[in-house]
Order: sequence, then structure tokens, then C-alpha cells
Amino acid sequence: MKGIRHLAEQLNVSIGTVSKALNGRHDVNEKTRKRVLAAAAKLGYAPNQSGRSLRQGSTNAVGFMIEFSPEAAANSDNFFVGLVEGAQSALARHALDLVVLPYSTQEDSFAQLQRIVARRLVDALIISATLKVDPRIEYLGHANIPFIALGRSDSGGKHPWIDLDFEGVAESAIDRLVARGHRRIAIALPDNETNLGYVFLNSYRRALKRHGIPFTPRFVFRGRSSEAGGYDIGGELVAMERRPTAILLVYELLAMGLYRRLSEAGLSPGRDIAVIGFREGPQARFLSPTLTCFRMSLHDLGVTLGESLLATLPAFSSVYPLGTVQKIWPLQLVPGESDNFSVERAQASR
Amino acid sequence: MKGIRHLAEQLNVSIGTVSKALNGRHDVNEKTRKRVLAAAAKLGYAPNQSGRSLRQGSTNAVGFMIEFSPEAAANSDNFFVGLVEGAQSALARHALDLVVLPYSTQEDSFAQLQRIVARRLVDALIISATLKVDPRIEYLGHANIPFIALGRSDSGGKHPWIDLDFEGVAESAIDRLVARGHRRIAIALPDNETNLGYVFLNSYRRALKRHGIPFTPRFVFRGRSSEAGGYDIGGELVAMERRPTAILLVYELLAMGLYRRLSEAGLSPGRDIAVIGFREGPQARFLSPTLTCFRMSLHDLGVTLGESLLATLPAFSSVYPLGTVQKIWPLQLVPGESDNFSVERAQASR
DNA sequence: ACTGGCTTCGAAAACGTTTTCGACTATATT
DNA sequence: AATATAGTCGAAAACGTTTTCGAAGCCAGT
Repeated sequence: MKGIRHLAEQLNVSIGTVSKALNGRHDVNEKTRKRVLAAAAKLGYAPNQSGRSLRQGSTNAVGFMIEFSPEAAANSDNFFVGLVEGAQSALARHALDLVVLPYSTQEDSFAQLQRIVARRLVDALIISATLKVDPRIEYLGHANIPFIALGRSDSGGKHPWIDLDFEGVAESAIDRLVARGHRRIAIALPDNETNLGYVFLNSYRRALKRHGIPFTPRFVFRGRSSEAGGYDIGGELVAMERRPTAILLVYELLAMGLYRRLSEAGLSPGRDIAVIGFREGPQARFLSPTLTCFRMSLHDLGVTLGESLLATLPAFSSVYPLGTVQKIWPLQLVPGESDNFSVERAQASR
Repeated sequence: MKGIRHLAEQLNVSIGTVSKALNGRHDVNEKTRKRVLAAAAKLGYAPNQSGRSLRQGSTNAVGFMIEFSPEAAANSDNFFVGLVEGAQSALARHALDLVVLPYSTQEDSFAQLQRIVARRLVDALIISATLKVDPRIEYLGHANIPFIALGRSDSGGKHPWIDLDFEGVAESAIDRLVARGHRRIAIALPDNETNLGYVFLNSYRRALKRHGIPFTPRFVFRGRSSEAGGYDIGGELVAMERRPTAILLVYELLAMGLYRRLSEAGLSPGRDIAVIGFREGPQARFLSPTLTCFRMSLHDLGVTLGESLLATLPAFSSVYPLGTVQKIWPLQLVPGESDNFSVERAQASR
């Protein structure tokens, strides 16, 4: 007493006809189609997704795997919310569902990925927070399931990915600082295994080199990507002799803690040390002095992720151009007051 | 060349035996089970979810429907991240998948719910942001699918829900303010249709009444639930004659804007006006003077949501006690400096 | 030697849908 | 009038899995 069979009996047609009517096939009379559609709406019928997926061999859904760990929950910003919103709107245009699959904290994340793929829970995947060597990418390549990665990786080869323009960010930040006379420029990186840290560090070193500034290992800080991590870095900073005159922070939240620790030491960003943050987020907006940082459209990146993934789906290869997407996503510098500090002015005023 | 059939041929057993071995049935020799499990692990086999769901009539997944609108993305805090993390960990313990289903902005949200239910995409649902009259609740009741709502509603009857303790919050906030001599106490509510606004307003009125303070309609502010909304409210506030001496904010972000607008007018929270925020979030943590607000464990609420939902699933009725859960979730007051302002002291010092 | 029970397995049905293919009708073409 | 064509529909197979049921084998007890 349910499903397409019920609907068919109600209308005195075969289930095949009902299916064809609902799926817009042309070998069904326009009049009967109307009847079927009306009855389906009236009875609130929609085809059972399991049956449909089983027959068609595809689930009509795309998965976005995201880490929802407790610490992510505590420190979270709007990063993934914006991405999901964008990707979802891109995919919805093609009648694909986007489902967010949170990594369980109770199981190895690679094992979860394997299970999801092996069970054919979704047709394609968006993964994020790529590692320098990331088993997921190798696996997805062999498993022959379309996917796109947010973040580069040394693993895999010609798989599609989009990553933020860390080179551009490091370059324009360092250019800006050097132009104000800074030579002792520090950087704060996350202490996890994500590829982001490596790429950012390399970009930083390259930018320094362009200005003939030697790389100083003790100017590289690593810590938790949280307010507390920023506080700790601030502590190290104030305790240093010949400390850096500027610092580049890879996470917004680091700025919150750094500001706090500096002010405890009677120091102020923009006056005693230049601070540049990385991605503008919801919290640092309210800092004073305002934080110089980099801005991007999360929605647009989400849309691009979705569309790039569509391009890899066989069913949409006609709509979207082929070729593996490997994109660098640009960010715009948002000038604030936190890097106003000029070494020359400071020395002149002594 | 795939699926359970492949595995069975490889092992020279029937597909039925393979299935039974993997599902822990007793009518399979322990030795063959070992062989099956080993082969499955080696070949990376996991049962196709569509086939499995079709046969079993259940998907083994729970859906958490969340609005990922652009403005939600812009203003977002960690609210849902924490909830999802908690719910996921509760459900994972019983081998249930949690999938987050973002409402598309391109389709009516009720229609989306209907589709998801009719297609049997998930076995049960968590819905949030309930409305005063919420068609989703009526529908889910009739559709005979287990669900739990985060938020009360006038719709439906004995359906399971959990909601925050707005009464308790309003009461302890108003008690605190009245004890400091305040009588002109304002409240800032969201301008949307969620039930939250109604419940909070009623709680506020009841708390005032308990202290014999008449309700003043012009002390009820409504606006966008964003920093800008708080800024606007601040503007109204400073322009008022005989303005309130205290205000209760329903959203954390309102505090950010309010602080900003007040400081533009040379006023300061805690000195010129008492401010109490509602839910402690990631941004207001960094306000100065610190915001008096209310704290809760998002993780624990998520866990409770998950477990309460489990209790409504037929398959788990033995594990969890029956009965529809209708819970009020408590919050703890976190004293800050923003409500230090005492009317008596202020008057005395004049 | 027969019965009964226990263990282990395979054949086959069923889940709800889509899709192929052939059949049938009505219309158009010769 | 015969034939081709287009339009409309239904029967049936197939997707991958779980589960029921019966069969087969083995052992113990009589």
C-alpha cells in the first residue's frame, strides 16, 4: 500500500508508465502525465531513493566530508558554512543533493572515507583539509569515484583540486611589511599535518628570499589553531630578545589570543609590532586596532567547488568542459591598522 | 565483477553466506566467517547501501536539517557545529550515520523536507529553528517518521522536542538586573518567525511581572540577528529619551554591534547601560568589557538530541526508555562586566 | 539402524524503482 | 486497401542486498 505500485493502481496504469511520466520521458501521453503528476502531488509520492539508486547505479547525491571535531566546534568559524552553502547552490541547479558527512571522532577518518565510497553512499565527494601525503587521494583515485579536494597535496597526480593562494598572500603580506622597513618577520603556522602549513611556509620563505632576507628558523612559530595558541605565541614573542618586528598569522583566531597577550605585556599591534592575519573571519572583524588580513568569498569558492566537481561527473561532461580543475583561489588584502607600525618611523622617533 | 557476488565467487560460497557472515548471523561456521571477513577486508568490500536499504526498508542514517543560507553563513557561529558533533557521536555509538542536510535556498524548505521524507533518504530526522506554527511538525507526525525538534512549537502535540530554557534565562537575567535597581529593562529579539522570539518575549514579560514592573512595548526591539542589527538597536537606544538602563540581547552578535554603536556615542556597557547577552558564543568572548551571558554545552545538547531520537526509533526501543522526550535545556549564567552598572550607585554618585 | 537435533549452507524471493522491448492503436502515406 | 510511421502503453528484467526456508550433513541417543 505504498510506493509507485499504489500510485499505479490508483490510476489504472502500469508502474512503468508512472515512472516514465514522473521522469519526463516522451513515450507517455501528455494527458496521462498530467494525471500522474496530479496524483503524485496529491498523495505526496516521491520515488524511494534506495530503489532508484539501486536501479540507476547512482545516488544523485554528492558528499562533502567535513571534520566536526570538538575542537573544531569550539574554534569554528563560518568557513565551511559558506562553502557548503555555495556548493549546495551550484549542485542544486543540476538537481543534485549535497549531503554533509561529518567525520566521526570515533573512527579513523580514512576508514570512514573507504566505507562511504565502498557503500556507494554518494556519487561524488568533496574532501577538505588535505594532508601533505594524503591516503584519501590515492584511494579515491583508484576507487574511480569523482571527487575534488579543497587543498593541494603531494599525493595523487592529476586529480582535481582548488586551493587558496598562499603564495599570493605571503608575497603581498611580506612585500607590504618590507616596504615599511621590516626585516625580522615571523610567521605562525598550525601544528597539524595539513598541507597548508607546508605550502604557507614555503611561500613565506620564497617571499623572504625575493627581498634578500635570510630565513630565521626561530621566527617560525607553531601552535594550536585557536585563541589559546595565539596567546602562547604572544608569550613567546614578548619573551624573545631581538624579537621580530612583524608577524604573519595563518589563522584568524591566533590574532585574538595574540592581541590579548600583547596587551598584557603593554604592547600593542600596529604600534609595537606589525600583525597581518590570513583569512578574514567573523571574530577578528571586531578587533582593535583593526586587523590587516585577507578576504575571500566563501560562497564563490563553494560554487566553484561544486561546478568543478560537476565537470568531473560523466553525466555532466557535456554541460561543463572537461579537464581536471586545478585552481588557485585568490584573496584580497584588507588593510587594517594592525600593520601600521613602520620600522623607519619607529627608529626615527627614538 | 563487483559487489557481494564477486566476493562469493572468490570464496566459493553463496552470496547468502557472505551476507550472513558479514552481518554476524549465527548460522555460519566460524571458519568461513573468518575467511569472508578477511576477503572483504582485502578487497575493500562493503555492502552497497542502496541494495541494503531497499531490502531492509531502512537507510541506517539520520538526517540533521540545517539552514545554510548566505546570511547564516555570514553571521554563523559554532552553534550547529557543536550540535552536529554531539549528535553524531551519540548516533555513531549505535552504528547509525548522521548526515547533515542543508536546506537549499532555491526551494521552499517545507517542500524539501517533504521530498526527503517521501524519498526515504533517512530513517529519522532532527529539525531545528522551529516556527510558532510549523508545518514541518504536522507533516512529520502524519508521515510517521521518527523525528525530534530543536525548539518548541505550537504545532503538533506530543512530538519529541528539546528547547533552551528561555524562561530560566529571562528570569535570572531580570532578577539580576532588578537587584541592581533597574526598572527600565529592554529586550532585543530577532525579527524572524522562529518560535524563539515569542517564547523569549513571554518569558521576559513574566519575569517583569514577578517584580511588578509594567511591560513597556517601546522597550522591545526587533532587528536582524547580526552585528548590524545590534548596531541599529544601539542607534535607537542612544536616540531615546528616558531610555532603558538595561537591555537583554537574544543573540550574541547583537552585542558586537551594540558595543560599537554605544562607544560611538561615548557610552559604555557596564557603566552607562547594563547589557546581558544570551548565548555565549565565539565572538563575544573577546568583548571588553566582558559580556555577561549564558553558557551551555553544545556537545551535550547534541548528544541528548541524538539519544532522544534513538529512543523514538523502533529498533532501539529496548535500549532506550520509551516516552516522548520534551526537555528544557538549562544554561548557566556567566557573569561579566557588562552589567555591573547599578542604578543605585549611579544615582548616588550624581 | 533409526530418530531427533544441531550446525552449516544455498536457492530463491523480496525490497521499489527504471528501462528495454515488444505490442497495440491511430494516423499518415502510398 | 495495404503499408509504413508515430504515439502510447505494459510486461518483465535488472540493480545488490538480506532473509526465509528447506536440505544436507553430522553426531548422539536410543
